[in-house]
Amino acid sequence: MRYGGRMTSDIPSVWARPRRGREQPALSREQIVAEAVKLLDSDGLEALSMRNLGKRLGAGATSLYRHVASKEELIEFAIDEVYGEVGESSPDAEWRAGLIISARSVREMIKRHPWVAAVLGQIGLSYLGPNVMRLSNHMLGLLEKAGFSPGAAEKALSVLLAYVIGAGVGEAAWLTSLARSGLTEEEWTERLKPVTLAAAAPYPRLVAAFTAAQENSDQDTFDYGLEAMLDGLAARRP
Amino acid sequence: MRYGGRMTSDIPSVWARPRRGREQPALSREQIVAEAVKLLDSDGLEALSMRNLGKRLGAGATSLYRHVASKEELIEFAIDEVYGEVGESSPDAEWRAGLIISARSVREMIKRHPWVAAVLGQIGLSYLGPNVMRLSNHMLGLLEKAGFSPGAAEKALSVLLAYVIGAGVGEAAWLTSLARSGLTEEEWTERLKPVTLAAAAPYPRLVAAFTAAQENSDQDTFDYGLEAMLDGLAARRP
DNA sequence: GCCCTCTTGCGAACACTGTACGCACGATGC
DNA sequence: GCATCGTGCGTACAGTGTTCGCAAGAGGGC
Repeated sequence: MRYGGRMTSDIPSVWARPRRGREQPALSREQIVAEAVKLLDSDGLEALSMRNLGKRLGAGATSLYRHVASKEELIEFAIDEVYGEVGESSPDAEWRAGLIISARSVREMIKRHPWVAAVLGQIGLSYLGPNVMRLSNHMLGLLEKAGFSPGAAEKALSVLLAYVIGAGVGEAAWLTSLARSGLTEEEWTERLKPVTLAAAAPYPRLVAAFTAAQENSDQDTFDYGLEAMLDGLAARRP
Repeated sequence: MRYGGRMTSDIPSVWARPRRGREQPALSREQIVAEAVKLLDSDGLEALSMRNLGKRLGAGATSLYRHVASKEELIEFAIDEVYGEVGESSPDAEWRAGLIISARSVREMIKRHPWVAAVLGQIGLSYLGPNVMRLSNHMLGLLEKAGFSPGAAEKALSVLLAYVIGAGVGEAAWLTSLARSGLTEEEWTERLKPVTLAAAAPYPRLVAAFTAAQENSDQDTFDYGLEAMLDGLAARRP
């Protein structure tokens, strides 16, 4: 006996008939994308399957295809969705402070949604999404305010985003390995330390650097590189 | 009738018995990894399946598991394999010139193997591979030669690699979309132009910047950001 | 009331995936 | 000659993305 099937003539009662159709809110793309983001956040990239997602929405897997052309397209939507969380500085902020706010905000977003970093290299053309466009426009405005010509500002923006995304990829890889380990951050760090030192053993300089760098926090390192990059860019204004 | 099976008692002839065992070179991990890289390069990440790879090696899919614990481990090996292609400057090179050589060499490597960029965010702990260690050691040496303390050099290295990898992710995404389109680079660029401008249409500044930036070459943009980052780092030496 | 079209959900099916298991076989050590 | 080991692989299982066709409700025209 299977429950929840179509059962047109199974049991002749309204109460047995599943409520469907317009009686309750139907599936919508927004709803699907939002649930996909939730699933990706909690269970990671490999847990995102159409059947799985459908189950969460109380729908069949293939129903999703009415609102989304493919899983890849769904991921593209999800990427833009989380880009929507990235904050902007007030439009009259000083250029450098404004860029720092946006860059940090992208980093925070990636830390909340580590799967984006993993997926950005696989999905071409993710920069076309409306939220990415909005963010690009905002940061370009700040760069032009700093004195860059439109063409130079675009170049500076690519370079800045490359740094932010590269840092995000590194942190995402770490967070993914941490999540899969099932341990706390301290336990995982502790367990990894001897492995790292063993791998670095042939190179004494590497061992020394890793040991010395243990108290570098990720946030500090990110800001360090961000400031360095901004200094370099500032010096290149006409 | 199935050919290639075990057929112990099928046909009583030496010629029908498949030549196996030590008569011909057996599978080895090196061979498997090398073939995986070739497959990834030519057909992309989604074409890498154990059955597919086995076929290329004249072996069954499950045979590979004698030499590699899982597909994920295979990819980790493949990552380190391509890091092995990254060149080093001569050890007595000037620090800045040496770092530029390594950074460009990583970029070239990613352009030859775009799938690495897509996979770096998914595979935690890829930095443990011997070739990555060798590269890190080399670049750390250059940074220490520049005057950084071990701890600061490690920070500078993370930051530098973040930029290089972020740039690589962007280029890999582009190359992947290009390969999937099946078009030439010119055709694909031309076909994408109106789409990009349409997506940017709500933001006149974005349209202007994209238009002005059309002759920015990827190599120039990469070098621009690399020099900016190195300037910023150089200014931070003690 | 009726019919006709359009949209939406979905069960079944297809080709494929990663991988566990156990058997068969050649090579090797005693 | 015999036991043991390493290796290849056929089979099987649970799962994947996606296509197809059917069912059913919604809305429009009369």
